Amino acid sequence: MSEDATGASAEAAFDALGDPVRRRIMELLGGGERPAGAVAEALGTLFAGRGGISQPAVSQHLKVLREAGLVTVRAEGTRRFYGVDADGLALVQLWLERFADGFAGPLDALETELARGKRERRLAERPHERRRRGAA
Amino acid sequence: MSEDATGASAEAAFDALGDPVRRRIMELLGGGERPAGAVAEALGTLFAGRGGISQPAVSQHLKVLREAGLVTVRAEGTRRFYGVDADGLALVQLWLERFADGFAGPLDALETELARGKRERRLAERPHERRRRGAA
DNA sequence: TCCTAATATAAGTTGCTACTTATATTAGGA
DNA sequence: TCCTAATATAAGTAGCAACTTATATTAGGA
Repeated sequence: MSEDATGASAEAAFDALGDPVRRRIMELLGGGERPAGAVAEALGTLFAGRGGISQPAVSQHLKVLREAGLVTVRAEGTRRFYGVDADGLALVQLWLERFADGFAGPLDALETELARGKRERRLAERPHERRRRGAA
Repeated sequence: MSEDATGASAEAAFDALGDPVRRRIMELLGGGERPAGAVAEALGTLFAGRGGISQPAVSQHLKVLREAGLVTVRAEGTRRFYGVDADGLALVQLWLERFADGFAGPLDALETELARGKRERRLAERPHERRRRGAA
């Protein structure tokens, strides 16, 4: 399957981008890296009309985007800076390009290439992972 | 508002593409125009594992795709031929291109990854090179 | 060491949406 | 005209996913 350990795939990316709140998050991060708290605050005002949005809700959205490979995280002190992950967006772009001309069929091989590169990178530098007691 | 009379917008397009069944429909139609019945039949077998899918269900999905501007319809007798609407896909492309500013765009990222993957593989195939495999 | 700030997770609720079956519509053939 | 084929719509249901509040985790400062 064209998927790496993060679960990144065109499927996951489209599923994640299917939610309007998450699209707003992506647009925010498109303006540059931001700590989770800033994202939550921005969305709070942005969606003030619809009753606002809580910090946990935003945290959960960020998790979905993370697992879809659409954003990156960088820990700095107690803050976590989120940014756009071009790799995830590339998977979407790739899916769209299949419609450009004759439609060549599944491009699983290419998606595998993306996943591979990402895996290698993760092994090199792992961004501060939260661990639960007794977790291996 | 960047919206035409059909209600087409990047928002509607992403919402529509957020569903895996609809993505399969798009991929099918990418192979060329098909009457609704053929789409329903193809999906029936494709999702046979998950209990199949009914004709009304497919008809409803086609409606969503239509309203999102992602497919076109052409009536011929009692049949309705559905095809990919490039305009709807263009709206998605457009949204993605907003992220191309500042850092390397999706396409550049992809090409970088492809190059990297090939390099990694070359190294892996060298008999004397020791590489750790699949630590995940 | 205790307190606070920043974020993530747990657990439970609810509304939306993708489904179902049943029926309406429409075109063409006998 | 009546019948059938192809598709769309109606109406109702069930499951999931996006929310909520409450709490846990972790880093850093006083």
